[in-house]
Amino acid sequence: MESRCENCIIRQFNSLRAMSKEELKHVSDSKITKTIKKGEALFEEGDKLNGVYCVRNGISKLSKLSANGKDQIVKLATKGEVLGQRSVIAEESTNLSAIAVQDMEVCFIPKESITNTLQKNPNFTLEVLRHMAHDLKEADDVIVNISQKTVKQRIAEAFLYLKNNFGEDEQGFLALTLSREDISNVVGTATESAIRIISEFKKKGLIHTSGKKIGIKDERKLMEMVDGF
Amino acid sequence: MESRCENCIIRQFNSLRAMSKEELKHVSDSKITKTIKKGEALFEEGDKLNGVYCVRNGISKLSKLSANGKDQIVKLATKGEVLGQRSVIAEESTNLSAIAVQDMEVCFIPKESITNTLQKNPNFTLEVLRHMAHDLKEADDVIVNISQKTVKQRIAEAFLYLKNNFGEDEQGFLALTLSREDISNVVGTATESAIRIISEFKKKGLIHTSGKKIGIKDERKLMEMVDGF
DNA sequence: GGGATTCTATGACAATTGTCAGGTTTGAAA
DNA sequence: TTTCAAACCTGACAATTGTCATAGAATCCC
Repeated sequence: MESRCENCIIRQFNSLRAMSKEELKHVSDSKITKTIKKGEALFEEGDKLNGVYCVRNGISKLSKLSANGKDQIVKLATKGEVLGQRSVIAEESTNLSAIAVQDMEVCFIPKESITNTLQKNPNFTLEVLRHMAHDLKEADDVIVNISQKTVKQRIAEAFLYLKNNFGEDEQGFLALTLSREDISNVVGTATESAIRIISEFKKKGLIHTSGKKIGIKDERKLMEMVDGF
Repeated sequence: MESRCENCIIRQFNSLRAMSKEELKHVSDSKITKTIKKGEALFEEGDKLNGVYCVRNGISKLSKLSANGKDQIVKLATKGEVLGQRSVIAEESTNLSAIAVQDMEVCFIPKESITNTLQKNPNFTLEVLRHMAHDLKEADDVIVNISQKTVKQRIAEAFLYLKNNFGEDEQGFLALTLSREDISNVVGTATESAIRIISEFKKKGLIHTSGKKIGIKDERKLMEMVDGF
C-alpha cells in the first residue's frame, strides 16, 4: 500500500490532483489512513467534521434520516471520491451520514490542509468547485427521477446504475451487493415494495438472483422500462 | 436604477461581493441589463450559456423536464441569486430551464468575466463554492422530502417555504402566487392531486384562497402536518 | 363585450404504493 | 452443528396518488 499522497493514484480522480507538491506533502504528513468495516460509519448526520475522507477502496452510502425514521440514500461513493467536503467548506455540521456498504480504506485529511489550500490555490478551489457542480447536477437528476418515475422504473434504473458504476463479478452478478433495505432506501420506497418488484423482475426474466446477489439478464428491457415502455 | 455593479446592493447577497474593484469594474462594463416578462425564459434546458444571470428583481423557477413530459421545479430563485453558474463552471450546457414566474430584471454577465476571476481570485472562487455547497445541501433536503413525505406534507411544506422566503402581501396572501400547476411541479405530483389537497386544506381552515392567491391561516397546523401529525 | 382559451375544480375509477402480519431462508456466532 | 437473529419473501388489505372526463371560473385578446 502506497502511503505517500504524492504517489497515490487515487488522487488523479479527485480534486487533490490540483494541489502543488508542497501542499500534497503537507496533506501527506497530516493524513491518517483508516480501515472501516462494512456497516461502520465514517461519520454521522450532525457530526462536526474536522477533515475530509478520501476513499481509497470500498464503497460508502451517503444517507439522511427522514422524519418518519427511514433513511434516504442520496449517493454511493467509491474509490477516488472525497467525502465531507461540503461540510468543511460551508463550515457546518454534515447533513449526511456516511456508512460503509463494503469494507473500506480511507485517508482522513485534517481540514486545515484543505482550507489553507482553498484560500491560496485557485486551481484547487476551482477543481473542487467543478466536482461540486457535478454533484449538484446529479442531485437535480435524482430529484426529477424520484418525483416523476414509478418505483418500478427507479428500481430498474438503480440496477443499471449499479452495473455501470460498480461493474459485475465473474458470474455476472452486480459487484456491489446491497441489502434489499438499502435498495429501497436508494429509490425511496418501502422495503416490501422493493422486494416485491425484485421478485416480479425475476419472474419476467429481467434479472436473476442468488441470495442477496442480483444479476442483470435483460439489460435492454430494463432500459426500456426506465424510459416508460 | 443603479447601473454600476460597484454600487449595486444586490451584490452583497451573492458571490460577486468577493470581487476586487477592478474585477467588478470589468463585470460592470461588460454586463447587459435585461427585462424578462412573466412566463418568458432566461434560458432553457440544454442551452449553452455564455454567461450567468444576476437576479435584481423578480422570481424565476428552475425546472427540468422529465421523460413523461412533466416539469419538475428544482428551485425558486430570487433577488441576489446568480443563475447559470453551474453550467459555466462545468463548461456544460445547462441541465435546467429558468423561467420567470414574475416579471424580472436581471444582469447578464458574460462568462469571461466570471471564469477569469475564478482563476485569479481564490476568495471569489471560495465564495462561489460556498454558495454551491449550500445549494447542494438544499438539493439533498429536497430529495429526502420528496421521497419520504406524502404529497399532503410536501404541499404544506411548500406553503410554509413560500411564506418564509417570499413573504406575504398586505391582505395576508403569499406574495409569490404560483399557478396550481407550478405548485404541483414543485412538490412533484399531478396537478389534480395538488388542487384536491388545496381544497381540502381550505375546508379544514388551514389556508384561504382568492383566485390563485393563497393565504396561510393556521401556520401551526401546517407545521404539524409537515412533521407527520 | 363577447368569444376563445387557459386555469381551476370535482367526481369516478384504476393503479400504485404502503402497512401489517405472518412465514421462510440465510448467515454468522456459539 | 446448532441456534438465533437478521434478512428476505408473500399475502391481504388499506391508503395514497394518478388518470380521464367534464364543467365552471377567470383571463386574455380582438
